[in-house]
Amino acid sequence: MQSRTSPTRAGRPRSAAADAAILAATRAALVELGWSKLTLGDVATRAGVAKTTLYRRWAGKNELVVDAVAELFDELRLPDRGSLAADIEGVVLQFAAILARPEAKSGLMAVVAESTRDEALRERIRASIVERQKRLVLEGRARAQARGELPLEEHPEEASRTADLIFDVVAGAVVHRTLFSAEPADEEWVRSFTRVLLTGLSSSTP
Amino acid sequence: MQSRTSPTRAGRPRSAAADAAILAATRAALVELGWSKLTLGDVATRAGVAKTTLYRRWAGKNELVVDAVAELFDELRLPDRGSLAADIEGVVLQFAAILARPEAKSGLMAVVAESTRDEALRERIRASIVERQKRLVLEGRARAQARGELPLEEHPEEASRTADLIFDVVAGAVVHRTLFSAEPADEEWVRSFTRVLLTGLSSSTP
DNA sequence: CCATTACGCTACGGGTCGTAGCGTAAGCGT
DNA sequence: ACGCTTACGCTACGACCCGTAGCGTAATGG
Repeated sequence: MQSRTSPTRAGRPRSAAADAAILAATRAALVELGWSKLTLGDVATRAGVAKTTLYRRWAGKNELVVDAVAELFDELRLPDRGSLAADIEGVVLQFAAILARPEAKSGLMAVVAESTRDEALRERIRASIVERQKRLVLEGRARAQARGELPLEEHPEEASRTADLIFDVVAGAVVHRTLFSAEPADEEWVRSFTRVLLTGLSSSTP
Repeated sequence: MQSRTSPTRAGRPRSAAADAAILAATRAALVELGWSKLTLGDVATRAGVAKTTLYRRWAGKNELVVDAVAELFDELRLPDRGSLAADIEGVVLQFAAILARPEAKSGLMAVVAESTRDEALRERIRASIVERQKRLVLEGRARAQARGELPLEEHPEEASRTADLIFDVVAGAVVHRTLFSAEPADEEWVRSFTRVLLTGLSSSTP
């Protein structure tokens, strides 16, 4: 008596190759058409599957694009460059490089916009993108604390809040720079940003 | 021989009341329907004008929503609370309050997403929202320098770059907190954020 | 009063949506 | 090997929205 979501169900299994083809086709369509002109019929054609197959796996455009974009951010790695400042610069540059890609820009912003009116979608984004990359902050902090570059927190609850804050500041700054100000988050900018993040505005000299 | 965009042209003038009604109707529709389900026909009905009138003034949904949302951010004021930290907290809380409104969330993010594939739209956003509110950073910095809380910059070019950076950090953090992390930018969060912004991560104790 | 521009209204072809229905393909258990 | 079950491809469909054309009417300025 296996539940209906049992690991091995009866019947023909879903094609894993189709999943990959659909997500890749979605990203390609995002590059060429952008969010608003992207149609599920077009994605299905690009992926070589029927439109109905697509609807059997995803509830709609929103969910599909979340999954397609989430894969992009899994490339992120925290490099060990010897100092907290250098580590931050490294990971921020990677994040900026991903956000510079057109499929990431248009896709991510659009689904976030939709998520403001769709609780389930918001949770999907949080789980598969935001929360998933928060690991980088935790890793970086632990490494810096081991080096003695950051003070050790005694209260784990406050440590968690601080990590969330850092994530919002770092990711938010890159997003705003790239999309709102529409200027590249290049090495020079990242250096300036890292300096402000570590030493604050009140610090005197460059 | 007046140019065709002369201050007083011949013929019936456009109704200013219609403009206001349309923008208000757009915001109301954003609240009730969100971006994706918002239709121009519906906005026209709400505003009590014909759909064709709407198309005579705006090229499409994108431009309309930019103008409707831009008005929201004109409420922002920089309060004089006596210290840089308090000034920042005050303006960030105002910004957070605006971003908490559903019409701001869904509208702003959606047009930013579209702007990644539309140069003219990007410029419209930059001019009527981003660049327009950068005044707050310049005002705050000048005030803080007068108080001696911030060092005076000698090179105006670098001062400009720093102002842009601050704007990206502040606005980006609030946007990310509100929309990506989907948690409120309340007073406690704003205090923590301001402390990090002013003193940096390396500073020891709260 | 006349030229000019804005407005309201109706109607239209074109496109996308999301689903239903059906025949076929691919694994699983006996 | 055979049936059971589920996935897939294909077609067709009503519903909806888009953006525009056309026309008669309303409101200004000279």
